[in-house]
Amino acid sequence: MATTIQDVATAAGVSPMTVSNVLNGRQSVNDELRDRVMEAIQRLDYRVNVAARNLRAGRTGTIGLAVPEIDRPYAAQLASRVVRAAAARGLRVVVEETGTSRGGELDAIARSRVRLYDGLIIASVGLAARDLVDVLAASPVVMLGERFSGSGVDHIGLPNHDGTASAVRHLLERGRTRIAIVAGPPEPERTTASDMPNDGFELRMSGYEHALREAGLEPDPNLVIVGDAWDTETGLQCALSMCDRGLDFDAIVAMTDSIALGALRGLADRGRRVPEDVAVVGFDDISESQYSTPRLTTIAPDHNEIAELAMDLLTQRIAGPWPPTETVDHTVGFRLVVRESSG
Amino acid sequence: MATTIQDVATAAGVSPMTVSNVLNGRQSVNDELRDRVMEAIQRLDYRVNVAARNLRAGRTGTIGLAVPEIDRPYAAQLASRVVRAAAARGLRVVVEETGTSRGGELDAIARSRVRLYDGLIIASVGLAARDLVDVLAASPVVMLGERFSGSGVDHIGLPNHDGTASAVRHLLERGRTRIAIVAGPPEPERTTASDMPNDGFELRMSGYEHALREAGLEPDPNLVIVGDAWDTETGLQCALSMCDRGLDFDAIVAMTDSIALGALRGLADRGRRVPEDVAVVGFDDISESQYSTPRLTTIAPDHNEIAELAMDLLTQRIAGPWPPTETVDHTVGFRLVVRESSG
DNA sequence: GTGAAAGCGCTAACAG
DNA sequence: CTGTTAGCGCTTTCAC
Repeated sequence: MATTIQDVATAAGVSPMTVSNVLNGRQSVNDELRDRVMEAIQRLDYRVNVAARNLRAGRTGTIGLAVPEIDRPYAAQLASRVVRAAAARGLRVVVEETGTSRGGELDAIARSRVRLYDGLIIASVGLAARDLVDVLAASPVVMLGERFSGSGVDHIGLPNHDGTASAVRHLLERGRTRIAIVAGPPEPERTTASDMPNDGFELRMSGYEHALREAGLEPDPNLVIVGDAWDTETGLQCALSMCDRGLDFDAIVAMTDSIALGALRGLADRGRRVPEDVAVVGFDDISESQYSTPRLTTIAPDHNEIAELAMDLLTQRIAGPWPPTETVDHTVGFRLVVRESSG
Repeated sequence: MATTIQDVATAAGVSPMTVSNVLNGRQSVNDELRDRVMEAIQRLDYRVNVAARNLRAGRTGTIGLAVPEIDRPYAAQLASRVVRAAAARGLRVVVEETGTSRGGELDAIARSRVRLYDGLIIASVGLAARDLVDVLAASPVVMLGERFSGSGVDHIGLPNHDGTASAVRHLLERGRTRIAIVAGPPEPERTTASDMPNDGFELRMSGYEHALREAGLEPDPNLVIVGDAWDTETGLQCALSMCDRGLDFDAIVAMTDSIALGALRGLADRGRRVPEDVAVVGFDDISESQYSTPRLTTIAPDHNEIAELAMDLLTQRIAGPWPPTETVDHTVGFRLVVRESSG
């Protein structure tokens, strides 16, 4: 059996309370007693039982991070930043994979409701409006992604519209006019009844169209390529198909860097030179984009801002009332990082 | 205040024990009572308090996974597999970043000792022999990586020696003779006093030398390039420096895919064609290697075997006595995946 | 400055 | 089949 605070107390000839006080440095304890306690702790190799402390405190010291798939570079790099931001606040992070499904996301929320986590950061792609009630009934939640912008829950968004618009303007400045956009599948269900775009897909698409029209160009539906996933393979397949169909294009805006990297590969397979024949711009600035051949021009959202703000918000919500009386809806900043792929 | 099992019991007019039995389906409960209990659970929106259950059970249902840096592709892909393997067994995974340091690894072990985790999977690069006592004093641990092969703790290793040897043989078959090897820094301290290589660096190096000698070639110290990290940037810098120094080489074996991808980038920067001028082989088969330009030939260890075996071992250790009476030391299999970078 | 009592929410063990 | 008792290990009262 593991040694308890009681064992230490007996060994040191004091009460459990005194040991507790020594451990937590709460009340000032007589020096001699403290020494006796410390000695006993050492000698018995005592370790606090965190489960018991948690039960008492009503908190777990753990937060959940729910991402679609942890092995995607974007998710992995987000997880890394969240783990660090949490560690800086004395919290641990359980990584949940939702498998890009509403069900997986609801499971994560359920685990949060079961007080497994003090709070949850969820990069949602599948939740719908009717799930909001579950979200708010759970322990504190901060939403990433775009589905819940302005829905009465704390939300940190990416510069979807402005980022893509910026990418398109950059390509137009470089003299490209036949600019295609490559994406994964749109999200299944709208979260609001309004006509305002409210997911990453639609927002990025609208930024693309906006920047074209602004330059006096009418978006060409043929230049909108929608694949069936959000991974590198999708980018590759889309690029191959664009070439093989004889589509006329001189630039690609990819909705994610992973798709862009696949597109680079596909273009190379078809002998198209980047950037001479086709310029390519991605979105995310995952670290791999610095090392591709050619190096990838991309929209770089402020990743640290995302992680830090999410953790700040979450710790605030954990400390305060839930549901919160007032929610935050913030869109992080971005930079256009010009590298080789756009000339 | 959240509703407790007691509240449910009162509402349903039964004892807490009956509620518990209903919840866990342990003992058969009278249908009518069960219905009343279920109804009360629904009505009060009752959720079990996992902290309390954990305290009672003496387990947390959570394991730790300690990796050097989660945002490296290799770690992210390992984490993904472990999270899935754990989920299949009803366990959650806390991801710990050790920051490639012995201190970070000891912290993870300390948290395991504090019963935060039922067990720990640790991809160690920094622990030394003197830390073994801490490892064994903690809750169940399975070690990945090479430092603790045959050290009285469960260990799953990569096919370091044979993998690299296989890479070299492949290059020799392709007619290459000036085969360089590019690596990050060796690990700081030996875990055993013996002369047997016992870390990834040394094992992969010995496989390289072995295959060369086997073919009647004497390893050339000039062809051993040791960078100062294990990331893509290192591979890039090493390749640049090899070219700039006028080193004579016609192939590179990189100790990891990340390094290989950086080397591809560096070679492109210096106008060396791959594979015509220089053939490149990596190690790990991270998914990015399928999409690089050129696509990367690599040694592909059986990643699923690693995750599944680690989880199997860990759950076994959690259920059984600790420290274990007999330990497992297993090296997973591998395949040579030939792609464009080696011709 | 220190200790005794009580209880966080749950469930094993036993009694009924 | 159901309820009572007791206690997991810790910490918040509130005496002393």
